[in-house]
Amino acid sequence: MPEANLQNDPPWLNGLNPPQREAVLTTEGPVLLLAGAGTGKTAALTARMAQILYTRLAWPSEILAVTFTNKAAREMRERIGAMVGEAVEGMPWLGTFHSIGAKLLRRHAEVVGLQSNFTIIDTDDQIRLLKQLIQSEDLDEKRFPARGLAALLDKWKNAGKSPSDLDAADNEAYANGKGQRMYALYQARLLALNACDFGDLLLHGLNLLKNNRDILEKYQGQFKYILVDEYQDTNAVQYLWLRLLAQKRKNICCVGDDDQSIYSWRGAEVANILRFEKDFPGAKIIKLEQNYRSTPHILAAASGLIDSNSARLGKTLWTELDEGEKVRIIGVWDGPEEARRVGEEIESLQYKGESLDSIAILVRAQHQTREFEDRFIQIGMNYRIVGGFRFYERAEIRDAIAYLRVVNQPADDLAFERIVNVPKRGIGDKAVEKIHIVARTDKTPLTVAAARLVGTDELSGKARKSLADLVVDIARWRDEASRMTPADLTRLILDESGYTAVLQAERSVEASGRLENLNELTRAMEEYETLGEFLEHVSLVMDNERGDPGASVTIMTIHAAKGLEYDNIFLVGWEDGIFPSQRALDEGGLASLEEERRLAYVAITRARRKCTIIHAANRRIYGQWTSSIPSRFIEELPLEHIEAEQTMTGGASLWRANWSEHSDPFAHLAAANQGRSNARGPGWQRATTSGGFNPRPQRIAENTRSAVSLGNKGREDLAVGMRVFHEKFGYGTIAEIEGNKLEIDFEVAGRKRVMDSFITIA
DNA sequence: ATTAACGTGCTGACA
DNA sequence: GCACGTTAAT
Repeated sequence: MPEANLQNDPPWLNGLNPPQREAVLTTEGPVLLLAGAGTGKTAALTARMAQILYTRLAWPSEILAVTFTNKAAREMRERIGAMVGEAVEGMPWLGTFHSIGAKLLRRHAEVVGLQSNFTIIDTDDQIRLLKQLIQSEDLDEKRFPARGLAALLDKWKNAGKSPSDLDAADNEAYANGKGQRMYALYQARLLALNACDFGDLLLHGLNLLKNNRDILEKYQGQFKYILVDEYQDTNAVQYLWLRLLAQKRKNICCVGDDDQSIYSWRGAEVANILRFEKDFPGAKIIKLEQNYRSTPHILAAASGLIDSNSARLGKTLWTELDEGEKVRIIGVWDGPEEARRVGEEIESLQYKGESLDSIAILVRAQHQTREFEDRFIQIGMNYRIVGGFRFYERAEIRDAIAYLRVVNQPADDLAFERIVNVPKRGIGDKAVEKIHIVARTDKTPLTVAAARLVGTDELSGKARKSLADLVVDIARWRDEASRMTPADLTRLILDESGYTAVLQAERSVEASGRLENLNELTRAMEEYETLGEFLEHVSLVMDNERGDPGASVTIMTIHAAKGLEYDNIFLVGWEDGIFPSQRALDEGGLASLEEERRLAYVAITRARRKCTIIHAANRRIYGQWTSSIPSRFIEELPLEHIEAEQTMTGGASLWRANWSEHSDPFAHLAAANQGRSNARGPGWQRATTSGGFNPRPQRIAENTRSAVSLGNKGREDLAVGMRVFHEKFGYGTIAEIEGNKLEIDFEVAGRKRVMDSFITIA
């Protein structure tokens, strides 16, 4: 309990513990707030803003508050709104790094050679642009793929490097020393298009401040208080940017947790946390360690796991909550069984009165969501997938937006290319190439070049006619844009371009879905006053906040779950190669493995009351069945806080084998489970003799005792006692054959249960 | 010019 | 397994 006099406390301090209070009341000078998972970080942050606003230390427009995701920004805005009232409406500088960067850049665009209505291009546009550049430089796109170059550009921009800042190694990193040239060409092209990529929003922003004293001083003066969320995720540009802005007043409060740093792949440097004290001498460091979210078992399991990491700042989280349940570990036979099992678990939670909204399934990689989606559709369970296919990434939406971009910004060649023949109007590659030639020689945007080309006889009848029509249409739409709302304009364009007509003519389910999406787009546009405003929203705020039809289970990546919490969490696919990911294991070394471990830590700490971890013995990877071993992270969980369940269908036996050195900690469970039929679902029942699975699931009676009884014929060429070889486990001797499943004593790996299709005769 | 049939490589996540 | 890009055919 806070010892301060409660009666004199302003309301926003209510319920805060002493360190939280300190974080709120220390408004002056640099503050580093080390806030563990679930320690009431957001509560402290919002209270701090309330403190600043209510005590009139600053006006809303004098506070700079940055977050990484739109979700976090929105949440902060809402919570401050609830606390302070309308004042938030006037917090113009609360947002993501990118949105604030864009805002800054639009105000001073001319300084970096842009116009203030510049387009923000997304990754797709970026790749297309790079492909063009690679072609025009006569490079082999196979050897030097655009994606690779894009990754490099991203890396450089995150590091705060402009083309002239590259060193020899950077330059060599692409196409034998063409790195710098390609970067410079790309930037020049972007300026010509009056466009920016995501990295530019930060890099231009940094250069803007660095190279223009007056501008820098203006903002240094304006931002009396600076607040940074998820500081452990800042990269070099963001760091430099903040440091410049905070240099004058030094009222900067950075909140972070080194254990939750999971974005080093995009240039985040945990080191930024560690050097905070050096950059801001006299910085006050406050630790939030009381966890209000998870039960002791969950917290202890997570803490035990993260203990394996080196180089931590070290926090000791504690909680006053009741003990609760242990973290459950479940092994299943394969992916489909995993999905089935999670479905069953969720149904039983529902039966106990839990809402679907309190349940989340966290995956390592986006593609893992599919299996659950399939299953949930089959059993009719409501679900929502966060991230993944975003509304604004759908083809029809991108088409519509491309039209709007051309109207908004004549130099937007990328958008023009996208719509020039959509819907089909007989302007093919040949014609487009001619437009390009004109554009190149005249050094004009494609729209202008197209207009010029129409006046010549270069194009044959049909192409010429339809291009002429398009040019006239665009001019007219551009003219209308000032008189109409963006929504009406969009409807007009979709209509007059023939886009809707084509979809209506199609009469397929997909086509009507697309029309529906376009309707939704125009509906979403109603709240925007100007076209520019809407396009900004589209490029920066990519979540699709679509009306949710009632309670539903949430499926998302662990990354997307950071900052969120749920009563019931299912962590699936905990197998080496999936999580930790193969990439982390192959590349990156220890640092990369530790990042995966932090990711696992984030995953577990999302759970309030129940946390269930699942691993499967077999999984389909790139369409190939592969057997897998439980994630090493499972072994790292402290035994006293977990409870393992085995099923006869496979996973657990593999899992247990890992403990063969120790006394088997699950022996009692195995004994207790002996009489129980754990032959869960028909996952393995789909096994065929050839070793593959039938693509279509079949309904087979449940509760069948084992695979043998189903007549799964195994390979005929194998027999007990034979010496065999397995990719993962090496050489061994067959101890038992059960249909297509084998028990094998491996020479190194010990006894394992594997499928015969992975075995070759030694 | 558009479509159909093949082959390739991948799947890491945010703005 | 699938999305994507390239080639072959109408």
